[in-house]
Amino acid sequence: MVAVRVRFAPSPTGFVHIGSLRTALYNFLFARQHQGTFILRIEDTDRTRFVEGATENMIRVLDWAGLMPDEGPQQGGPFGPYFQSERTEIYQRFAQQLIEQGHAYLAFDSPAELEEMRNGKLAVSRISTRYNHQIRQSMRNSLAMSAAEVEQLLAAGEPHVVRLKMPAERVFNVDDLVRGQVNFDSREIDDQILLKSDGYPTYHLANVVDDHLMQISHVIRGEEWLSSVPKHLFLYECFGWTPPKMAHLPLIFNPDGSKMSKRDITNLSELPAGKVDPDVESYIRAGFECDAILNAIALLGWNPGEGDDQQVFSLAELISNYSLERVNKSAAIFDLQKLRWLNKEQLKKQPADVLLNRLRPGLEERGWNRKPDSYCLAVIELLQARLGFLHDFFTYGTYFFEDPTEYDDKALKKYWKAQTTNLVLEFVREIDKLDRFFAAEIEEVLRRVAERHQVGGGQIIHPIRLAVSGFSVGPGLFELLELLGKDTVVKRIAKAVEVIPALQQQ
RNA sequence: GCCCCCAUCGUCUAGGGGUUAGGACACAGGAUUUUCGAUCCUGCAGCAGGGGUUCGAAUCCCCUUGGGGGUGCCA
Repeated sequence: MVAVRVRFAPSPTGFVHIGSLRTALYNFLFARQHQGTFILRIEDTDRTRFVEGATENMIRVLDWAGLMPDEGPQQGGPFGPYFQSERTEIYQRFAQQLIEQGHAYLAFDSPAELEEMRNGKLAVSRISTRYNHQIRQSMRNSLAMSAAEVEQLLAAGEPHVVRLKMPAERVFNVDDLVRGQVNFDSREIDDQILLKSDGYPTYHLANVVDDHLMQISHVIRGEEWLSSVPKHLFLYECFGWTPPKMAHLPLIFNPDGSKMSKRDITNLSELPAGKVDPDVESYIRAGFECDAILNAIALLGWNPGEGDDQQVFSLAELISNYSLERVNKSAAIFDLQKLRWLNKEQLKKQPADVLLNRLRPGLEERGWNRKPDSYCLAVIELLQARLGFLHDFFTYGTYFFEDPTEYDDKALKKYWKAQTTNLVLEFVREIDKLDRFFAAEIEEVLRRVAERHQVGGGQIIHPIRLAVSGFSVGPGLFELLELLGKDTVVKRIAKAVEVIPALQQQ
């Protein structure tokens, strides 16, 4: 059996697209699963689209996601360099070979001439707007011109490209791992440029050459590449190489079915209707858990299968459960709601001490680190199930570290009635006498006071919650009071009793 | 235009000749006489349309429709 070697081959054109990350993930999972090698190759052959720092961006995101390449620009490897821009002589050599074999030719057509051809101004082009077998004889290339003419243009330094001479009557067939048999008629395919006039290769040449040289066993990439498969297949054939297995992944779209575009988005919290941010780093910045993002995109086009309803996966679980055979064919829509839910679920799975360590910088920043770890851990345990994001800790949990400075307006109106002050004061007097300030004892006191006054527990519970936390929602009241401690509770209630009736006058 | 791909609840999907078409998110309702942004329970909601094949089709075939990709000296 052939060793599994897969590559993630992004073009460094700026930000990291959510779809790119999924492609990287699927490649990574496949590699890990087959004890294979995961390779990062930077496809930076378009100098006009070069973006400073884009590669570093890419590497940083992969690193953050835990999708570390086994071979790549950073870690090196036996098949480097892993930047295509550093491999131009290799591509030129193979392009030359193709020319010598008669599978490729030189073309001198200017952009304007190509434009004219596509606009159908040339007689022949009424048949086709492609640069193909029907039209190449009427263009300015080494197939249509005499050797002398070509020599002359070359000597004059005329800019030219190398084109693949696509056969006229052929059917190319691929057995795609996700799509099954797909056929392409070579007549529909143009004479692809392999080498641009600046000497750099196009994707097609570089891709085929590198995949072969780097001994890639499986090409797992987005569906946008499916149409170029016949060109690639023909190249493999010309070189006499065995093509790798191929798998074309379904695309990921906006909720409205449009392409996810960075242009649509300014802010993750104010998304235009039907749009979603394609930039992975926006989600990182918003505080989404790495596991949640990977989990969410893993499920976009893949599922564990019949009889398996698991939704929440760690990266390790993805590795053991994933299979390329279970990747589906239809495009998926990115669902922010599900990401949010997964984020919560992933947060719930984390041990409290792990979260505490992640929270430390924020605790220090706020001076909340005066509290002992045991206290912080207890707060985390109380809050954990309610956190949408880890950073919610600093808003939902403020009152565990600071006295409330304001009280929720709606709760204030809803829960603080005329007789509340008396009930609350009586409750304070009673708990003040407690020697053991634990949830059970506190509850006992509260129930007693409520019974004495013939009111439901809620009549006291809600006002107390409001008084000590300022919020109307939160963890169970008695655990909360226990953790806060008697002194703090008594102090806060005393203050609330002073402040709240006054607030209500307003 | 041409080529290619795709089509099950709003969304992600299971199911691939006989199922009350299953699950998850979201949404709605209920429970928790202690809140909800927690938890549990229930509900809502789907095989794009039309033809075939078959005793029987969501499932196989064809057409239509819809969506998407490609058609670049972009990747």
